[in-house]
Amino acid sequence: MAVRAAVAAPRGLRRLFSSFAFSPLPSNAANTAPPPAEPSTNLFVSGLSKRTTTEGLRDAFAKFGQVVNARVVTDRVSGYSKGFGFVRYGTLEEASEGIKGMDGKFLDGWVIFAEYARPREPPSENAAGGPPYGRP
DNA sequence: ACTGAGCGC
Repeated sequence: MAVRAAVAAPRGLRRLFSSFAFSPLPSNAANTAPPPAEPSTNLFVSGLSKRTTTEGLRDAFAKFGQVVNARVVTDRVSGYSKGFGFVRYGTLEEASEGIKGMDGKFLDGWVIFAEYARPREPPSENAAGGPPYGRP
């Protein structure tokens, strides 16, 4: 249950463990991979249930702000949910409230984790709207 | 088959 969710917890729980003031590395450990991303209107939500859909995700986050766009990532071939998704608010304030309101909360029986999403992979000139069919 | 770390077509 909660133990299983704690195992599935990504970097979101690292700030919780920071209460122990553990210092396994010198003070230069903040140069390799910063846990949180830059504040943006895009939210990365992990720990979702397999049964959680885009509507459920939007409805859950709509309580803390107007959700402009929401999407549960599903596998392209199988069509099943991958267990995480993205939520985009209109403003940074709503995004902050969405994180503080939904991070560590329950959704469909699973503890979810909300944080700022990283910028997606840059678009390619080839991928102009579809798969590269007939590319030499 | 969907099993549980993670970043979207």
